[in-house]
Amino acid sequence: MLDESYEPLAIEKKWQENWELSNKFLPVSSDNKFSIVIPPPNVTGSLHMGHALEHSIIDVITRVKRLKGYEALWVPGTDHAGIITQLLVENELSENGITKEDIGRENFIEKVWEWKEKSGENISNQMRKLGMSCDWSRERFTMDEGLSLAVKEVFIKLYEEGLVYKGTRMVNWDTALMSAVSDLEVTLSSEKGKLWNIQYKTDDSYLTISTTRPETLLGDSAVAVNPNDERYANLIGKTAVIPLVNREVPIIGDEYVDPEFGAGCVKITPSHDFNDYEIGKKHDLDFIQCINLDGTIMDEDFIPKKIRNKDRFEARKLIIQELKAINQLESEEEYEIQLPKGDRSKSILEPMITNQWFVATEELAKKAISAVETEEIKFIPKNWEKTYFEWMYNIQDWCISRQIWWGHRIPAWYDEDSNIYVGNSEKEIREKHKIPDDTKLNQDEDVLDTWFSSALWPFSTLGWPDDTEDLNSYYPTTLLVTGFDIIFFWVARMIMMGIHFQEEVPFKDVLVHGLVRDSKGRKMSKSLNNTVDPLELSEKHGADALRFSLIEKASPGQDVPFDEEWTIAAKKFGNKIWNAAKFVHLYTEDKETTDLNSIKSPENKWIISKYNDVLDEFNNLFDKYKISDAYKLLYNFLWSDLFDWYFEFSKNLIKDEQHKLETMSVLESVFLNSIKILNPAMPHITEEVWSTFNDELLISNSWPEKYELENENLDNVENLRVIISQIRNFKATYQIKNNTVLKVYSNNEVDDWIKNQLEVLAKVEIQDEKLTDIAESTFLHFNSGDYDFSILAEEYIDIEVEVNKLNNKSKEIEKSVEISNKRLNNTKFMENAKTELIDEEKKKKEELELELKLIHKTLKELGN
RNA sequence: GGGCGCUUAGCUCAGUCCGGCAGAGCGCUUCCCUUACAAGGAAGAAGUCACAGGUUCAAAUCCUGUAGCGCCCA
Repeated sequence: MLDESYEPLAIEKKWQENWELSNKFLPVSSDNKFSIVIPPPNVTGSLHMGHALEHSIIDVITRVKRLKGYEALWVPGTDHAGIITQLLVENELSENGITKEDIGRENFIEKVWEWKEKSGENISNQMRKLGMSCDWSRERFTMDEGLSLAVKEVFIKLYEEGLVYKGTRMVNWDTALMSAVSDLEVTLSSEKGKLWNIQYKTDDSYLTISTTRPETLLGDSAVAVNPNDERYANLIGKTAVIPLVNREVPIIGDEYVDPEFGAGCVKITPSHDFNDYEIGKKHDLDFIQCINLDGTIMDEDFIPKKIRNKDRFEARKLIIQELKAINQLESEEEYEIQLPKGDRSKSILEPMITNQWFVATEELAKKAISAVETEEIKFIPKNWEKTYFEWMYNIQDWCISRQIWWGHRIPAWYDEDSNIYVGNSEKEIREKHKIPDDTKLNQDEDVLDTWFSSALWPFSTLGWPDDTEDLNSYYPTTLLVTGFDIIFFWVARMIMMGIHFQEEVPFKDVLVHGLVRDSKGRKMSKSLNNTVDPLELSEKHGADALRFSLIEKASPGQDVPFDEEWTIAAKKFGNKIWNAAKFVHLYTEDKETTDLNSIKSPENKWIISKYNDVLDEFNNLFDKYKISDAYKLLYNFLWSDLFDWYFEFSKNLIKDEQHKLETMSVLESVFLNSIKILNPAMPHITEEVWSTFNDELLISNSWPEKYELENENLDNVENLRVIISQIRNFKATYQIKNNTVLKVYSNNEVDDWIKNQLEVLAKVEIQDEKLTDIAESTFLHFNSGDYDFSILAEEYIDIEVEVNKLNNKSKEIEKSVEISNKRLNNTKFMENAKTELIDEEKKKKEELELELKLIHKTLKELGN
């Protein structure tokens, strides 16, 4: 039996342990497969609301598929988050005054692994607390042996195919991390800066160039103007002298220069600016580096001594001072600049020409584009395809090398002549290339971008490069659930790698969810102090409540402005379920099994028919990934149709020996089948409730089927509901005490069941006398469909108020009738509209007119 | 500059693909501790569907444009 009150925490822990220990999250063999991989959270993280949303969506889908008899697999895991994890461990070391260089690469990696063993389980444990039904036995980590093998294999193959190459390019360089970062890991931040106008000497006078980064003039190798700019046309081909370094450089013409920017004349620094880099290559300019990898100015003879070794921003100040001193700073103005910052370090990035590894993406992207074009992969909602295409059509080669220690070390070795050998190990390379032992080989110091390993996730987690059973059974995966913010980072790259290495897409559907925001729609951030901790919420209100509140609110692709009120409301829903279960137990004691296919009473047929409709519609919505709509539908069915209406009906039916048995069966059956549908969203409470009715676990049960029910008209129950509401409304309007029993007359014969329900639920007493027997009185009517009940008006009401009310209502109905008439008299409507629509319109009009007639009759009887 | 999204009840959002009298939850008002549930029940009020045109018998929904807000890419 169930406890008196609903206490989520105790039951949640119990079932989480039970499910996991009894291996309920493992796939159970079936011809229908459903597989999904988790977007791996980073191993240093802790669960935030975005995860809670994403995981709730994944879990509800996985659990539904499991109940529907699919062989359902959800693979969990984390990624190694190269940069963040390295920084984290470095910081721990630095508390003891140790740097990673002090202990060396191998020992440092050892430390990181120690940290991982100690704290890397954080996210997984948090997921368990929210009841996520992942197959923990298949949990993966991107640095695992198997996944590392996959990374190596992919790198080597791509290299052999010429799709991975090493090249000297301009990349985004993080001077704090001392590493390259990918284009995608750059955030442009708009900030207040300055625009300096500096005079460069030409043959006979001075030329004003505008720049936001004066310190880079040390590396200038040209000055550029727009060739169409008449002001400067005559200067092209001449030279200018860079101040402070006194270098004579050409003045070139290039369309790239915006004549509107500053003075319309810019300096070109090919070694420290992306645009200038392109111009430098185009015009064959000198590439002069003036900034070190750590962001300090180089210690070179051509640079004024004062400025050498200074930080780039310190150098900027000095250069401005110097320019002022020699009178070549014309002016400075306020200017809004776009600063590129590293996503991880938040430091200002420096474009830097370095030697890096790249993935050539063009070829890979082509197939990945076509997979989405042909709808082999579908985005939901569909419009995210555009974002995907937009990026894929303009894709750049992907810089995958990182100058850090924690990650997959690049499997490339160099001999003393800088020849590159790529392979699984030094030994293998020596054998393959017949390199003698006395030739020294050094492995590349760099590691691969974390996203490189994440891109392999859908197949590396299933055991590839081994030809495993899992890979054969579960690849391609069915679905990917993820946020739109990583479509570029991750989804696109998985598609490219999946197609290339498995010759099959990694997943068929991509369900894109929005961002969880605060209740005012602002992004959650630590600086705004508006973050919500899902674990805290779950401890306060229960994991079921948190899950349900997120699922209920998340429409595909839409942001979710979260409010704790929702979770509180969802907990109340859990409480309602709890009490409903108690009710069902109370009313179904001594139940005997009945054949549910031969139900007789209309109320029972009605709830079964409603249930069937809800199940159909739920399945329909769910298949379209309208999960939130599906659960809202179930919520309303449970609370309103089942608990409010049917439970009340059933009380009366059970009192009657004739209907008792069938009603007990219907009550229990419909309740338990509804609980099944709710289970994937609120697994714990439904399992607990289920366990008080059944010995077998709900999680291993199966998805409900529709009841067999002859297709018959159940309008009479609906009409009964309308009449009950009308009478309750009447009582409320005239403030007649609820327990006052109204005397009600009917002109027609009333079925016993109607009489019974109406008398109890509306607190009335149906009189044996017929209306016609009581002449000369004023009546009020309650009517719906074929039913027409009346009361003696003067016994209960203020006639004037009622007349007003009826007049207003009559006007409203007249308006509706008018609209109907207009339509039905409109020949074009009659010609164009579907016949069903016309019939519907006619029926509606008839009903309205009948109602109107009754109102007029009542008004007449009331003396108007 | 290019692209995408949003604007519907006091609040948060469905509904728009595929046109047919405007929906939900929360909040609000009134009444009720009636034997599952006051974490509850009953009843109720509440909307120029951002704006302006157009198409149509019929537009929140389709088309064109405008405004405000937000996001992504350069």
